[in-house]
Amino acid sequence: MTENSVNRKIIATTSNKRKHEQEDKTVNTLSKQAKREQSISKGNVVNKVKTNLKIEAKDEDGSDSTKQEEDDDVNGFDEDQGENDNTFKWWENPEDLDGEVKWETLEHNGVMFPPDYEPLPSNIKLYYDGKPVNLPIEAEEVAGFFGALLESDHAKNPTFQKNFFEDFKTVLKECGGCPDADIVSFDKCDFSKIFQYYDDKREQKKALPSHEKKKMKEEKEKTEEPYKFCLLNGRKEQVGNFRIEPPGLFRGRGAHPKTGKLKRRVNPEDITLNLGKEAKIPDAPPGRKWGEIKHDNTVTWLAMWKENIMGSVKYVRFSQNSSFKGMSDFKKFEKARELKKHIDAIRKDYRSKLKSSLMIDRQIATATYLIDVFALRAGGEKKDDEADTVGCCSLRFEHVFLKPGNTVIFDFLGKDSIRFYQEVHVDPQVFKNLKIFKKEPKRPGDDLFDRLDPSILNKYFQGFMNGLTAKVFRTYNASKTMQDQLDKIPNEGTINEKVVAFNAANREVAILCNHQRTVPKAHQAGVEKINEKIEEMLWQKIKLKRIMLQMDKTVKKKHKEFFEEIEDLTKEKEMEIVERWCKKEIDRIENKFAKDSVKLGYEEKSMSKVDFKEKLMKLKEDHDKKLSKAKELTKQYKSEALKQKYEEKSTYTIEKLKVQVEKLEERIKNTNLQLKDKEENSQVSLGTSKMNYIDPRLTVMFAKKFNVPIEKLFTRTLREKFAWAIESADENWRF
DNA sequence: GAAAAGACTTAGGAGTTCGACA
DNA sequence: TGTCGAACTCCTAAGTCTTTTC
Repeated sequence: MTENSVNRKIIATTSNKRKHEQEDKTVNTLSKQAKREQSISKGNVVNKVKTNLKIEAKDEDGSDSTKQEEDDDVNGFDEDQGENDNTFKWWENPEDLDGEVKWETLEHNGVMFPPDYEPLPSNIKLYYDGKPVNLPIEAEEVAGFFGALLESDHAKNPTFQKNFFEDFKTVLKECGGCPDADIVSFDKCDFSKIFQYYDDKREQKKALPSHEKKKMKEEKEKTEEPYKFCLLNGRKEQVGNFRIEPPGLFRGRGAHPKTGKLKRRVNPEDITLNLGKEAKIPDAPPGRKWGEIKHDNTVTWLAMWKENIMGSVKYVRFSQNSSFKGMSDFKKFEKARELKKHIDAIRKDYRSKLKSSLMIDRQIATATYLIDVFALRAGGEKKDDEADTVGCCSLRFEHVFLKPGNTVIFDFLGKDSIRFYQEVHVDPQVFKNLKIFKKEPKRPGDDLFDRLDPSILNKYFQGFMNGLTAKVFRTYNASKTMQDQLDKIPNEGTINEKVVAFNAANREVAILCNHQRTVPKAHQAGVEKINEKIEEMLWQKIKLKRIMLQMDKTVKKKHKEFFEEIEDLTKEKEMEIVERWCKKEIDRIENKFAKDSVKLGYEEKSMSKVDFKEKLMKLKEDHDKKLSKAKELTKQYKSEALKQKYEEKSTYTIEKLKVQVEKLEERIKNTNLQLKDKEENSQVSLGTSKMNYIDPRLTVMFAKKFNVPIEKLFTRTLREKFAWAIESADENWRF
């Protein structure tokens, strides 16, 4: 029996017992808040389907089953799937995972189209050569796409500008040209009025009162509801991207040659729907029709269209928490676990082949080493109209530098044009091989692995294990690294400390997989701000201790260590902190006043003049009061710092002050932890590995074993995506 | 057998919401 | 209670791998 089937059997035989135990376990792992979320989300699903998914399913005898469906919902939904629980627990019967046919019946309401273009007000125009011009509406829309992005990095990219302008001119030509000017030069176009218009709109939306925002959100949800769910084999499932992508400018990453090109509007005629043969075909928007209707039950998409930039196909699929995605994840991680049994043999084989007399074998062995040790991607061939990025098989001469001492520097752009830069020590034979692969007549621009492509490599892998491909190595090594890191964590400390330790393990995996993010623009400023905050908290703490001594000098003798740090804060440093604190406080008050004034300005039209005047007066009064209070405090703190004598409030007691000091100490500790996390995570993105590479059962195991609520480790979305793991792994589970 | 098409996963950034803190 | 930054979700580009076509 394979480990895989053992695992399945364990899941199946324990599932009933687990049903009864689940509630107790849930108490341990889910907080009240998370449970509330769960029940709300389940309730919503039932309600939404009851009221909105008005799909008329026909039974085999042709009768209308909609009523029965509704009755089922009312009665608690799908009783065969567990009492009061509408979740389809496919993981309790994971045998039916494979097979050509993916579903028996599939019903859905089609897709949701973006709103039609809303023309600009008549006073907002593109300026050409200094003069406002009237554009045909189709061209105005395209100019608007660019105008809205004017302040972004994209709009400053010459390729983006060039591609946009070419497509803009094409659209102009298609609709008869501009009546006021012959638009031929990008440099003569001034989009600033258009930018200002969209920017104001954004600001106005942001400044809307919260009840307005809530109302808008509710309306949006109402229109989306019919598309959010579908019926798969009679069961409700959530649809993922049911909103058709709106038109806009293509935002290719890195140096993409097509970045900035016009992404055209997708029409119903462009869309192919995939439904069950018996399912009702949803109505196309009035006066329109669908491109094609398919009944292909060997695939899992609900709709597709061809996009005009790269000519590739876009699909509407099931959401991440659907049974399809869950099963697929489960299979992926089981495949990676299967690799455990073969990895020793594979490593032995490729190590021996590193010295093979056949060039192809040497290249296969060396590439496998890089994929296994440095978690490189396979690296398929790219076309000229794509960004120049590489993976293992497509590495070129210039991406690999060899240094004495078997040291190799890899420097290339990987997926999404993310730089992979690593200086590493490699196996001496790998070093020799790389030297051979770079030997003359090869020169920059030439492939390092000139005999290889991913399909050759994957064929080699499949000789060891069915279904083994290059990407399985990444999943295997990521999850294996996580397991090893988690094994090192001692089961002690606070929940926060355990979470920090978990994140550190997660970070190791993210670094292995080279999951980066651009350092946020405000990162350095943020770090400085936190450091200032820590200084201010230390100042407050020392002040409190000094007050304690003012009140009772004898306490110092009893708690010598406790008071040691009060000497650390010099008069000069204290003055510096006080001045900074006071300046920030005054800035804060002034900023708030400015913001509130703008907000009131937006509301002016909706109130009487008297009301407006009254509100403005009140705002000014509040502001003046706060400002004078802040100025008084400034005076007080400065005088305290100068005299090194602090105001004692009548409510102070030694005990109360001690409690305040302890609270500050706790906050300083937490802020220091936060700073450490911020620094270490500034360039590393933990989410991608957590979502795609780390077997979620490892996280569940950690949560249960270390008594950390699962919602500290998985967001709501991840808890839904990995429901199967939360229910099937216990504290002893191992990858 | 190579290239193209098709179907799926993986990925970072933009936009939105949440929660800590003053 | 309001503000601001962090956390989270959404969006869609960019990969991998399989299947189909020529």
